[in-house]
Amino acid sequence: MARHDKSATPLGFAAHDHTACQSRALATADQLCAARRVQFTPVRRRVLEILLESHEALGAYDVLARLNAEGLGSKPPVAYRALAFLVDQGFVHRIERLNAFIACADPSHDHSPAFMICRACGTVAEAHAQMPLGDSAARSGFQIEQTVIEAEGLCPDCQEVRTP
Amino acid sequence: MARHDKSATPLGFAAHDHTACQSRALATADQLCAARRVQFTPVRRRVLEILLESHEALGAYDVLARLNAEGLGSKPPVAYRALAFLVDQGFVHRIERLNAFIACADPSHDHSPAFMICRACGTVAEAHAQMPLGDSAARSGFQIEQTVIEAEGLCPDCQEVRTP
DNA sequence: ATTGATATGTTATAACATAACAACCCTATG
DNA sequence: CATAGGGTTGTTATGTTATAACATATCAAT
Repeated sequence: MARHDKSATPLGFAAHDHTACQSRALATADQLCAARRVQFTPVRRRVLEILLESHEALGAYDVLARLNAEGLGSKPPVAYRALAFLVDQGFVHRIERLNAFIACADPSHDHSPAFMICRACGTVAEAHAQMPLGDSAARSGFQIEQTVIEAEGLCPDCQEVRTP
Repeated sequence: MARHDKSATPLGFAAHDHTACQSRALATADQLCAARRVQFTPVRRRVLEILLESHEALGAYDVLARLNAEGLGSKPPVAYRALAFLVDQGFVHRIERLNAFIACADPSHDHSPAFMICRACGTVAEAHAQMPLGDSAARSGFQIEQTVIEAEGLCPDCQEVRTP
């Protein structure tokens, strides 16, 4: 459980208006759910809000603990189902490396995301990446459906401190 | 010293002399362990042999079951420690997407691997990839230490089965 | 023979994830 | 109205992946 309320948390590792960042994402989710005729229920909305609080990835059980504290559900399937819905709708991404979830930086476009994960502070920034395996895939005839791209390292802030 | 008789097709999706593939990998591991003065113990060697049997990724508990059947250890830490050693030495890669492990296609060079995972047959091919986040990282000042690149899709063989 | 380094064995538990079924809440239609 | 069906949530139980912590073994060097 990570209580983190700092606005120094960057989007692309840059300071930004996080409140705007949150409300924009929520509004987009509202619109998209309406357009797609899927239900943006209280549990689902709350899970997205929780993930939007910071740019760190949260584990399903972290999310569940928050839901539980608010009386919205206490058993793993509740959290996993909401997360699965949000991932399906493209509002949340799963970070394989961390077995954790993070709110999408831009749910309005369908995209194949890439991430930079700071191993010191846990911040995860979403980025755009080239298809790194296009060549190999083309040569071998492999048909790519989805590519996980997750870089791990140190964000600008954390490089300043010595971290062995 | 590059004894690469490599076709354009990544190992794993192409027919090849797998016996040679295995013994080459084992011989390389032997040499590197000797050179590095680390112990290539029976458990470690056997785990590598097990992973070398196919180009599919095995979970730690799959490996453990094999070890157990051969009287080489029955508790999770035995498998996880051997796997950690092999990963450290670069003889084995972890596939994050699958929470599983696969023998390295070419342990003789230090490399940052990328993978193509067939969702139908489970074959995993190792490939070379460009640094897909170099631009984003440079712009944001993120210092990349390691990048996970894992494409999922259909290998050439498994595409043929589809008849729509 | 003792020490120290390295590896393995074992217990216990943490952390992540899902199958299966019951209950609830709409709303569309008879 | 009622009631049937779809979608969502609640709950139980369990499956899967991973590690902390401590005990034992092995062996080389003092």
